Amino acid sequence: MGKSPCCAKMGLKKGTWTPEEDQKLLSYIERHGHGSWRALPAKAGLQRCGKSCRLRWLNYLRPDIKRGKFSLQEEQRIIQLHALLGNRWSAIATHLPMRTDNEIKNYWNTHLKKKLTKMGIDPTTHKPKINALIGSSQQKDTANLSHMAQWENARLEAESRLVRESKFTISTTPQVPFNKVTDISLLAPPLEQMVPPCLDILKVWQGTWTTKTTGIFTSNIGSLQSPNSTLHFSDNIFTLSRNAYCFGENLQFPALNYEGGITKENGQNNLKCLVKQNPDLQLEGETTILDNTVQFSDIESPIFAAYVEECLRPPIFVDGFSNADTNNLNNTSTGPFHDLDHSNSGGDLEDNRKYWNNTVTVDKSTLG
DNA sequence: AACTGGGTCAACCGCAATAAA
DNA sequence: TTTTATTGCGGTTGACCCAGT
Repeated sequence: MGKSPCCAKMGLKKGTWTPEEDQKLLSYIERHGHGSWRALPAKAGLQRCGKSCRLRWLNYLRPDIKRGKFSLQEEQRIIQLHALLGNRWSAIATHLPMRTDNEIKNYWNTHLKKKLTKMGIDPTTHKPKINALIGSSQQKDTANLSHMAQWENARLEAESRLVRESKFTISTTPQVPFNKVTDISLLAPPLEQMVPPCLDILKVWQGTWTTKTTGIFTSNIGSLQSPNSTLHFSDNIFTLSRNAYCFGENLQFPALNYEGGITKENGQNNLKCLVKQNPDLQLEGETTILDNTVQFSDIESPIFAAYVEECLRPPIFVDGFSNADTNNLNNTSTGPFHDLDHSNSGGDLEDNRKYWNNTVTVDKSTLG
C-alpha cells in the first residue's frame, strides 16, 4: 500500500495532452501493449507519469470508446444502475459498452443529477423529494432496491472473480460483456449462499411458450379485473439464478416505477410476478398511476426483458398495456415483440381488456 | 471590449485494493 | 507474514468555452 511516488516526481509534464504525446502513447501501446504503466513513459519517450498515461489511454485513446452524446437509452440505463449501485462508476461503466467510468461520472454530475432534481427526484436516493415522510410502502420499496443491489453486488463480485481467473489480460482488452456470458451459474452465487429473501428464482423456458395475458390492473381512472390467470410453459431447459431486475426500455423512470420480482413456486409451473408502482410518478407523461399495485402471473415485460437483455439474448417485450401492441396483435401472434412501453399511453382500458383476452404466442426459437 | 458566471469535461489527487517481493 | 510496488477508483479541480451583462 501507499502513495504512488510517480506523480510527485519533479520534471514530469502535467495538464492537457498534446496530439504529439497522444501519438507517442498510442503507437507505443499498439506496438508493445502497455505492460507496466510505471515503466511505459520512459520507454515511449513521454515526460509523463505512468498514472497519467494510463488515464489518457483508458479515458481517451482506447479504440473501443464511443464518444459524443449519450442516447436516451444510455441515459435511462445510467439512472437505473445508479439507483442500484450508487456512485460505483466503474461498475456502472461495465454495463454501458464503449463508455468510460469518467465519462459516465461527468455526465451524471453535469446532466442527470440536475435532471432528476428538476423532476423532484432526489438523485442520491432516487426517491421523490416530497416523500420525506415515507410510508410503509416506500420502506418496502427501499428494501426491494437494496435487495436488488445485493444481487448486483454478488454478480459484480462473481464477474470480477471470473475475469481474474480468466487467461485474458484485461488491462488492454475490454471486459467480457455480460451478455456474452452464457453460463449464468458463473455469475451468480450458489443458491445455498443466497440470503433467503433473495431466493427468487426465475425459470426461463426455452422453446415456445404460450401466455394468456391476464391479471389485475387497477388505476386511478378505473378498475378492471381479468379472468383467471394462466401461463403455460414447455419443458424447463435452463435456470437463471438471479433476482429479477425491473428494467424496461422506453420507461422514463424504469428503476423507480418498477420494483418487484419474479418468483417460481416450488412444484408449480407458473411464474408469479409482482410489480409495484411507485407512487407520485408519471409514466411517459401520459398516465399517472398513484400508489396502485399491478399484479401479473405472466412474464411481466420490463422485468423479463432485463434478463433477456443482460443475460441471454435480445430483448423480448410482451406488454399487456400498450395500445400499439393491442393494435398489432391478433388473437394469436408470434413474437418477439419489442419496445412495448407499458405506459398505457394512448390506449384505454377497453383496449387492455381486449388484449387480456388474447393469447400471445412467442416463439423463442426466432430469437437467435 | 471586458468581465462574470455557469457548464463541461479532461485530468489530477489521494486513498484503497491487490499483487509481488 | 510483512513490506513495498502497482493499479484502480471516485472525488475534485481547473482550463476552456460560451452566453449574458
